Amino acid sequence: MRTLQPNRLVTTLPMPAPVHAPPDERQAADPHHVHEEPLRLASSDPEAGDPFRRKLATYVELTPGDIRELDGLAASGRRYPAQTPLLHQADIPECAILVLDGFACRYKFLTNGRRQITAYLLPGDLFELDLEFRLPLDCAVGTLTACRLALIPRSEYEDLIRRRPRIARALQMVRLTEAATLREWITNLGSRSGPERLAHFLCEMLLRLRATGLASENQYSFPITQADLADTLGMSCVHVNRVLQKLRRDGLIELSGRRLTILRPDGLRTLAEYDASYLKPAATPLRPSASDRPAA
Amino acid sequence: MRTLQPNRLVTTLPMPAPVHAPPDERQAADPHHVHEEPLRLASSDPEAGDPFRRKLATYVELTPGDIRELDGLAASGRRYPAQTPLLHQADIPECAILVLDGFACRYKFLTNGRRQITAYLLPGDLFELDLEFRLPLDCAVGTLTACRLALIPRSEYEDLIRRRPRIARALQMVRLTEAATLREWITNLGSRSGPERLAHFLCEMLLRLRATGLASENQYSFPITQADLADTLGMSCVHVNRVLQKLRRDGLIELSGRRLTILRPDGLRTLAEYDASYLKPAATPLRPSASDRPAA
DNA sequence: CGTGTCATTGAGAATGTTCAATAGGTGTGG
DNA sequence: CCACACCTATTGAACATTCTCAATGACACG
Repeated sequence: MRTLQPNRLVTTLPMPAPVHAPPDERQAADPHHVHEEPLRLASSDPEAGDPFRRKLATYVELTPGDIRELDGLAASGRRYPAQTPLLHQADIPECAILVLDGFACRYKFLTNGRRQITAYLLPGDLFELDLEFRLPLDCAVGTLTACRLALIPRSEYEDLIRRRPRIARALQMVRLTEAATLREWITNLGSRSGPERLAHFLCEMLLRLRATGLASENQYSFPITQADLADTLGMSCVHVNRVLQKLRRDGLIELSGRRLTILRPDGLRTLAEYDASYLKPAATPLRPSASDRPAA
Repeated sequence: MRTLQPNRLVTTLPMPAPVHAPPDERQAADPHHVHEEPLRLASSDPEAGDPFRRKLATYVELTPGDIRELDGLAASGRRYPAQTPLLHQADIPECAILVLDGFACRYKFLTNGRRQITAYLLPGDLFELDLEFRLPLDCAVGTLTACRLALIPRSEYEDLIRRRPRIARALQMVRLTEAATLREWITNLGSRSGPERLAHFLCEMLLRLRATGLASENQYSFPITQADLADTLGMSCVHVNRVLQKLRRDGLIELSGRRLTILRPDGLRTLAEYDASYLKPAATPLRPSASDRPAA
């Protein structure tokens, strides 16, 4: 039996009401947590303007009109404290969620109290998948750290997709990358030992954060709790702690003050057998053309 | 360290040349294995006509024209022996693969010799995902048992999608279901003990096979090797064996002669905490209408 | 300075792996 | 029909990994 000691979140996350629409109260409700974290992330890199635009631009060549629309989305961000549930399992979401700042995630609870995180939503990531089909969610969505999020109503989102073929195409490729990432996680959880697993996760985070300018060469802000890491990697948080120490002892990483430095990048990659190709599909970008309509 | 004893497949699978186009030689190359297995599966259920059509019909209402097209695809099946690699990791596939009979899978190898299966392709399942974007595959594809497969050239497949909006829509929902299944597997690998994990897998197989008429109420043909199960569930095959025995000892299942019987379905479901909602999205089927074009 | 959260440590127990051997079943060739 | 080869399933025993429980530090906040 694998009845892990219930982590902090087990009691925190499921209790508050889920957020279906932008809850203005939240901003006032829990102000102490909210003000530092996101700013720290954003200010850590001068280029971090709009991570979503940056990310899509790696897949397709965006037109000025596309960019204007994307910037419009990013303008409407709201702040949420850490560990806030946003959508519950089986909800039928009425809006897409764009992460502007901070870390969010998809997760599931089991009745034994265990939680499994199935995906990280980093700045520039969009939660939207089943929107068009109005399917009940197969997992919950919530913040890990304090976040700035843009909630995009369904109609507005669908409209965007219709008007902006390039963006729609980029989002399809994002979906493919996400599916590939899920398979990579399955491999990680099923076939790698504790240290390898953690190393793999840290490598993935580095590359994903770098793609939006939120990580420098070998360093990034890492505000993830060991308990969250445990729920990510399928281990107890005691074991996460020990594995972290092993990586430190081996001189692979340094982790202090919510900041991770990878000291020996290829050492870590080798340990993890990390092959990043699943993250960067050899995109065949569409070139801007006359058929592109101007912004509405 | 998790350097499992290399299963049989480690040496078998990577060696033969990958199959990019229908290899007629295969049919003659290994005839002994090929002739029984698929027939046994097919004949086990009178309604098993075209599992692909059956599956899509659970998502949308198909028109007679749609059905004719789908039946056309299924007609062109070819046989492949068990444990045949079809596509290698990093390949850019030139055809979709429709499973008509037998079990295939997606998998990855690690350099330590371990293999992780990331998805099962059962009769009625289609491998196609990255086709449109011509991305290198993030994992390999191969048969587990002897299979009958239809290889659909890229152009023909894209044509089908264009001409058949209902089919295209159904396939999008299939993709959503597949993504949900990946997340479920992550949860399974990360958060469940051996017996729970296996139980969950067996429950999923039951429902998926039932959806295409290949399982009766609580029984199905189960031609999977314990070594394959090990690569699926992230455990050693010795442990798979012991966990299987435990489920048998607890009177939950009976497994003999490649046939699995679930003796206490709710016992198994409870153990696995199995919630099948990820497999059956509350579809909103399109009704056939005048806008539907007749078959070409 | 008390409270709460997160990180760290120790020690015993459970789960899962490895290695190695044995058993069962099936098809092949004589 | 039997002996053999091969593949799969099963078993035992030693070992490794990981978990649980419980206690202790470290640090931030009011």
